[in-house]
Amino acid sequence: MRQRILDESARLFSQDGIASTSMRQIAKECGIQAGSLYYHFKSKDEIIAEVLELGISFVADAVKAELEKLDGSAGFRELFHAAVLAHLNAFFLHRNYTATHIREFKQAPASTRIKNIKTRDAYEQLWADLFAKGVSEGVLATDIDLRFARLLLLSSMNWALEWFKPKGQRSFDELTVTIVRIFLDGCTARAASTQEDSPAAGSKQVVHSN
Amino acid sequence: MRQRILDESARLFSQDGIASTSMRQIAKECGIQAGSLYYHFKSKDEIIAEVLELGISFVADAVKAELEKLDGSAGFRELFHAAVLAHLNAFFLHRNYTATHIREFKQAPASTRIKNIKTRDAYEQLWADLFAKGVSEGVLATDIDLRFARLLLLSSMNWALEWFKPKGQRSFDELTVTIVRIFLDGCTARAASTQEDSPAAGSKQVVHSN
DNA sequence: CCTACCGATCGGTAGG
DNA sequence: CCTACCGATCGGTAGG
Repeated sequence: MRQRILDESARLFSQDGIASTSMRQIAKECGIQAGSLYYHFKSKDEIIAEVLELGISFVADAVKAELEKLDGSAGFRELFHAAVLAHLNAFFLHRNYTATHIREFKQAPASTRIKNIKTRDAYEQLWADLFAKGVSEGVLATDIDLRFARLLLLSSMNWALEWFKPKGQRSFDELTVTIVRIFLDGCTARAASTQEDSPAAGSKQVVHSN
Repeated sequence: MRQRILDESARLFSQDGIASTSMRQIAKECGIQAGSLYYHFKSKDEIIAEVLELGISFVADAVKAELEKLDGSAGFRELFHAAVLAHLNAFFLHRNYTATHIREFKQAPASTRIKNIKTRDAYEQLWADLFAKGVSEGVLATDIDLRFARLLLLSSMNWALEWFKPKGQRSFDELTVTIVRIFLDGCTARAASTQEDSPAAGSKQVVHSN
């Protein structure tokens, strides 16, 4: 029942917002009485805190696992592609949790945010490390503010939940290809482009700009 | 007083969320009694609707005016740079309104959203037209899903309010240069790059990838 | 623009 | 996990 409460809460939070979701609504969706929620959780804030934490850790864990699976042999482009795909997949798989985290974090009670900050920072650091690898491999430009670049990338991936309607695994691959292409190579047309919309792994993508 | 009510509402909405902001808080910030708000507005929803509408129209009007000022002589790169800068400037100048629009739109009462949709669609169309111009000039690639590209660009600009701390006009110019650079040319290092972090106009930026 | 008030709903608790 | 309830606060209104 505890898991059920979290799932229904995440769904309602992402749909109506934390403040507009009452304990009575959560209870109703779970098929129990409002007072019974306090047998499983001390307070509404405790539910909020747990949903927020899962919203970031689902994604962070998935991306971390994917990178560790590839590390060693893989180059920056392959790792980058895999990280974007893993982020988007986990993001939409646990949509109710991640949407709550993205939309409601700033307005959540301060006490519930504290527990999240460590997880958030660690996840940002994972991307910072990846970008650093891109620089040391000579793939990423050094005359760009890579902190800006990192935040712009994460912003655009996270905000995708407002407009992206996934239709099967293929659509994730396509979105990933587009994001990787734009972020690394830009939208500008090139003479004699040999760009290919290749499969998920994407690591064989032709680098046509140097 | 009407304007004052809107300003304080936008500030509280963007800070705490619409649902967590009570009419009594708004009244207190305006230095009047709660009941007096209903002399100026029929309901809370009417305040919400007006704040949301201003949140999008401030930006749309600014970008539209900037493009019309330049149109005729200007090429795509110059227009694109000017549009991004105008968007960011207006976005942060009216931060309380735009942040409310971005963060709260989906959770606002359905009746308050209807009035916004036309303004939103028109603004999206403005960018779609600009991108079409980029294609017809041969600047933008045709093998990228430009709808994705457009939404990713707007996502990353809008989400900048979560992390970008403007420090004077110069910081807007820098962010604009970074966004334009990444979006058009990507983050990849190029052999013999001659990239310049040039001033606001930016239209003389060297295209070094073809 | 204020005073005084309405019914509804909120998060949470005692006792079982 | 339920019943019955608490004080606080909500959006909104009547009458001035």
